[in-house]
Amino acid sequence: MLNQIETLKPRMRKSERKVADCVLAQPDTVISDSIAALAARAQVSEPTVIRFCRALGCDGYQDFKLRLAQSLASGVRFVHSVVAPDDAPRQVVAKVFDSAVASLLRTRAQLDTAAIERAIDLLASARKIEFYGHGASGIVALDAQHKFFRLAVPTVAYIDAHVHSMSAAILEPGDVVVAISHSGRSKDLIASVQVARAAGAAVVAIAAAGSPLAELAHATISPAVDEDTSTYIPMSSRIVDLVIVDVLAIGVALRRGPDLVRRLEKTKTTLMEKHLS
Amino acid sequence: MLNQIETLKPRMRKSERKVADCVLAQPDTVISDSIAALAARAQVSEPTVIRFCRALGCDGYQDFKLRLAQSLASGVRFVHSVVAPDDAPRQVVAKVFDSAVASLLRTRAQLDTAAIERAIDLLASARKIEFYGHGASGIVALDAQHKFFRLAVPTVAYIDAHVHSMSAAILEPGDVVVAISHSGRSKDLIASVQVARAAGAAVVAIAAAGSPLAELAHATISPAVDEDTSTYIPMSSRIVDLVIVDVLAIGVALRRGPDLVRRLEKTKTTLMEKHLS
DNA sequence: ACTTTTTTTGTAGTTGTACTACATTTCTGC
DNA sequence: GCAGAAATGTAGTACAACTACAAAAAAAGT
Repeated sequence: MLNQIETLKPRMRKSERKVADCVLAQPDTVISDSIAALAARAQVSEPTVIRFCRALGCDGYQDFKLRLAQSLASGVRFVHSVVAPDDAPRQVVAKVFDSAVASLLRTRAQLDTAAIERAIDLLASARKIEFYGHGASGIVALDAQHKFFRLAVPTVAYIDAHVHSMSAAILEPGDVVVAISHSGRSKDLIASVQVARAAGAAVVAIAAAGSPLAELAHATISPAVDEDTSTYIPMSSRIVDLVIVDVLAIGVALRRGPDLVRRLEKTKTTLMEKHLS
Repeated sequence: MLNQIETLKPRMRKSERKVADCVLAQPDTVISDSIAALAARAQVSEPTVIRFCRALGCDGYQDFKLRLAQSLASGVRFVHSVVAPDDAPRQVVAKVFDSAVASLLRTRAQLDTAAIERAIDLLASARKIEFYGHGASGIVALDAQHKFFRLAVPTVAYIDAHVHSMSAAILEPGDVVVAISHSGRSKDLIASVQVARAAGAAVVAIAAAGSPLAELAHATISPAVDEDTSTYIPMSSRIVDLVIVDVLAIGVALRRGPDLVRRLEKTKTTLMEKHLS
């Protein structure tokens, strides 16, 4: 939220910017202020404050205050959440954790529950599940495989374009492909998904909304991540993807019912032997 | 906040309890409701709603809404955050995300900054970095490798006990092993770490505090995760591990300075070619 | 350089919301 | 069953949020 204000500030008019400065200077104070109080502090008129709220995409002042309060509560305080070269380790920790938390909360707020439900339906009744992804999304695919195979579903993960294109060709109706690509624009992935669809398989995408991959899928789940494609490495994105996979896995697990729980217990005890007491 | 309402509910009067039920049932809706709307839904009069707010120690309805909004944003919203078999998809989403966020915030609060700094020191000056982990932690190891190799450091990840025990034997002083095990009790991993230490390599552990693995390492970073070893699959644990790896990677990147940033830009443009416009 | 048009900002007024004082109802103890 | 106390609702008030409009400032055109 504070980031958003910072971002939109240059596009604002002079007097609205005064309001923005006031909010950024002492966000905590603002959430208990009335319009009049904030207007006085920013030395502008009351409607200007309202216009400022509207410029941020809020319904009005109340809505603005609510959103601000929420964003402050999550501890995500840094206006520039991008790490700077001269940050102390303590700050780096805070910023990285905060940006992960912020991405998660944002995604939770705007996640398409209907799509989740559709995806769970498909996965729960799948004969076989294949996860495709490259690079960072490849890790997510591996993680998903690791989670789903415990649910006693035949599952594989492919992170190689040639391999998944071949595998996609021999899919059959009843099989499900989960295609993971943060941008949703990976050429190789899209090609394999098209092959999979032609073979009659269902497709679940974890990809940016409106992307080519999203359009191709029977159910698309889109993580909400910052636009600032950071100079460093995509990070929060994978975290969100992983949690989405968690949701799907648990959703499927719940469908499978109690006998699955028993089976999970069994894998757990087997694992114990690999550990020290 | 919701917990507080739950706690205070028995001490409330009958009609105030109706309001409490309404708030607990759909907290999200309430934050955008007016007094009149909430009163109508709870089938009580408007002053009753205000009395309800006062009973919770709030100044009034606005204050109540603000606090509620904050507590909802900060994560752990469900009184029992463990997923139940009869949860609706919407609830599953909320609970899974919430538990991830809660784990992250908890870890951020109690992370050992000194250990982080020591780990970054070791990694930044490493000649070669090897990541070891099994199962879910194996995914974390792969992810770490994927992140660190972009920092132009010779890096590998091993998720096989035989392989990493062999590799550990041929390490030299100046090399760094990052051992990832959530419990910190994996026999195979501990064995390889001992071999690595004998060979003169430095060891960074991402493991539970006080565990055997933690004792063996030069720097140990411990995630804070729920004790409730869920019936289902370990989930939040990996998320926290991944974010810790993010912190380490960024810490190292910052040490490396601006020439690294240029190199990262290069990998980015190369990747573009694999994508659709 | 002056006028016209557009944009930006403030003023005054309206609506609706939160809150208060008081009346009515409901419960409890004698 | 009645008196007192507690709880709930009704009616009214004050104030906050928002709107319509007008004045001022800036931008564009002549």
